[in-house]
Amino acid sequence: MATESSAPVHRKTTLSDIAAGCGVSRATVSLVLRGSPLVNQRTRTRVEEELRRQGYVYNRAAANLRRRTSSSIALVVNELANPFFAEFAAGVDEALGKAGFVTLLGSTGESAAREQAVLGSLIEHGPGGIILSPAEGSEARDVLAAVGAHMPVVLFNRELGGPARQYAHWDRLMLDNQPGTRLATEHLIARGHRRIAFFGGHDDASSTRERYAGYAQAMQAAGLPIAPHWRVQSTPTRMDAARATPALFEGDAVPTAAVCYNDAVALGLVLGLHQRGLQAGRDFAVTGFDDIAEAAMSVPPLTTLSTAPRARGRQAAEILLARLRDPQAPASTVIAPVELVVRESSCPLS
Amino acid sequence: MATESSAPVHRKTTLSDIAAGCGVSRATVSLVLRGSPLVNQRTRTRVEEELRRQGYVYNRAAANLRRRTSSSIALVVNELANPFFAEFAAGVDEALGKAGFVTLLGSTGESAAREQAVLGSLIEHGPGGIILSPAEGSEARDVLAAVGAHMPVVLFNRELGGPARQYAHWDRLMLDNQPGTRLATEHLIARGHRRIAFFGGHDDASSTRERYAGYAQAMQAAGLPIAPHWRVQSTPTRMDAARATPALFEGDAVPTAAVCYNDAVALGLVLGLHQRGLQAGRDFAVTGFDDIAEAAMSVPPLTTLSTAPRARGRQAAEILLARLRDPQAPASTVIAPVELVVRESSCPLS
DNA sequence: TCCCCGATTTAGATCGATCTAGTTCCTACG
DNA sequence: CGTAGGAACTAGATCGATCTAAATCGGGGA
Repeated sequence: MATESSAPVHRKTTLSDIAAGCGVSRATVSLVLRGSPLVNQRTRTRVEEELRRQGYVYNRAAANLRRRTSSSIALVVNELANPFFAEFAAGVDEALGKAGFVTLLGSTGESAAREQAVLGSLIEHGPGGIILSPAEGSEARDVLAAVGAHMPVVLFNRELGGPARQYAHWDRLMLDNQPGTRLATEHLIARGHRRIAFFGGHDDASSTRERYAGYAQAMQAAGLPIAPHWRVQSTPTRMDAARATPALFEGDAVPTAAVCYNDAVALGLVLGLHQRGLQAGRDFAVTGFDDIAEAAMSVPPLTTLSTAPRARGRQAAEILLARLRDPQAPASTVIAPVELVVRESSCPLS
Repeated sequence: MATESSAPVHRKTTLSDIAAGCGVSRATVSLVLRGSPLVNQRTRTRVEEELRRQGYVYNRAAANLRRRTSSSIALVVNELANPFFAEFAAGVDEALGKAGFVTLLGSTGESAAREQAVLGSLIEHGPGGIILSPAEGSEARDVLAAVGAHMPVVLFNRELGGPARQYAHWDRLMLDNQPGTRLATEHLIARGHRRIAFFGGHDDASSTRERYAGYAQAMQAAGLPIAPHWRVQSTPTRMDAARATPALFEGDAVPTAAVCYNDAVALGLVLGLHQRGLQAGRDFAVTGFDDIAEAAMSVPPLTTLSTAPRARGRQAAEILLARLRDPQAPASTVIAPVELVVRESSCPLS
């Protein structure tokens, strides 16, 4: 509620100061500020000079209050330290800034509870809309309760838990997960691999389930069986993926390749393999998902599915801006295509 | 000025709605919201029920207007896609969120002109203060003009151009640059290297000059000469560093090791070496600066100077919050220590 | 009975902008 | 000369909260 702290603000010059300073009314100054054609050219220049002289700074909050509008958008991501989300955020901020909006940042750390708290706090600042990449296990009902039924929302990357119709009016920007991993799996099969694992991520996120489905589909289409221990789960971070690597080698049918949940996981696997004396791209084939900047630069360069996270960020912002322009438009679902980028990590079976 | 776009906001329930809904005055509801001890327990519970019933959302902007306070802080970084800044931003947001502030994001892309525009736009949203990591070539005079003399500012990572006394009242959080690279250089010397380069960064950033100075100091102390072509400049990104790598090998006294401006540059150098058939950590020693998450995970793991960017973010936020609590306190300069983390990339001279 | 007191509650002004509904001042025209 | 019409400007209400100053109420003491 109203219990949070806040900072005192130095007395700033206001519309009234300007008005008094050059002998016109507040209303006139306001018209000048907004470039209205109703003011006389001579008055306009007089006011503009005074604005400069007094170093006037527009108070957007006051204007928004009166106009019942907002000039900010809340961006809630799982973890800014993940390059995929960092690039996404950079794209969002770029597009929003261009449109005159400012980005309110929030970060959930993949916790649904923190997501609730963060949403609650951001909402009080009155954003015009929200771009949300849901935390694992985030429920539609809770998010809906936190943001209200009328807040424009763009869901990115994942669906929420719970009945879909509750939030069917929200726009969504999803990645082409299933066809993506299918493509990657087919690529590995074409390179001669038969025992292929699916590595990383947790099955309670919709994106993980979809990516697994694409993998399973390709395996089935090729008539290849999937051994149970070829599905290794992990938190989608490099660290945890490196830690989980040994699980791949515990059964007898040892895989020769792995389709990974994302690039962070793939890079962790590269490291985990290295620790076992295996070199990714020579002894073991690896594919990722996202094509973060690092993927092209790592050793070996990573075969992955390009999602162009920065472009996705811009796109999410555009979708939200379009929604603000036309609140009545039917909800859109955009599925961003992904593209297989073949680099050295997906070596042929030797 | 007032020319930017904005979004319509759905009619929300206000203090007055609550007051009308349970037969008390607006003032009483306001007191309840802020947990004042002045209201009777029975009225309090009645009001709280009504708040819940109507799904009331506190309008912080309106409160801030009346109270002349702010509950947001602007964070302006060079490039969110750089993991160093992404982690820094995550730390800032974490600490600010804990204190009940929200983060307004801005990104300059290392351009002083964009920095001006971004600051201008953020300022209009009335942040209580600014955390600024200046773009290369950013001038004190311009920043001062954009944010005004009374805005609390924390400078991070770099100094501004122009006379220091103009902005002597701002707090600063700097890294211990010179001792850091000195340490790294001494480490390489101890491992037997004599021909050591300083790689990456542009000399017009204060942080670059300081890091170079630390390197030069260590070289001189060891009685080692520095060949001119051992100083290779580049944009502090991986891509550009990889591109600049060949310049190291153009003279006759080819270096056997390099102290890099930061981790991004170091990882770029690792890649550049790889493209020449050289393996960092075996054929050529490399050190970085920052210790981004990737440094421990790369191949080879990177010897670097740990700056704990996330902790630095939290710290920058704390410094700003302290300033807001006591605007009269003398300006502080905090120099965060850095620590040499030895990993495999800084191999002994073979 | 009257006044004072503490505990509660509230009317109305206020923050800095915008918006509505005018007003003022010209010039032109019947 | 009266007035219609347009250009330029403005008084005052308003957005949703907070704050000040004062009102209300019930009980206790003189």
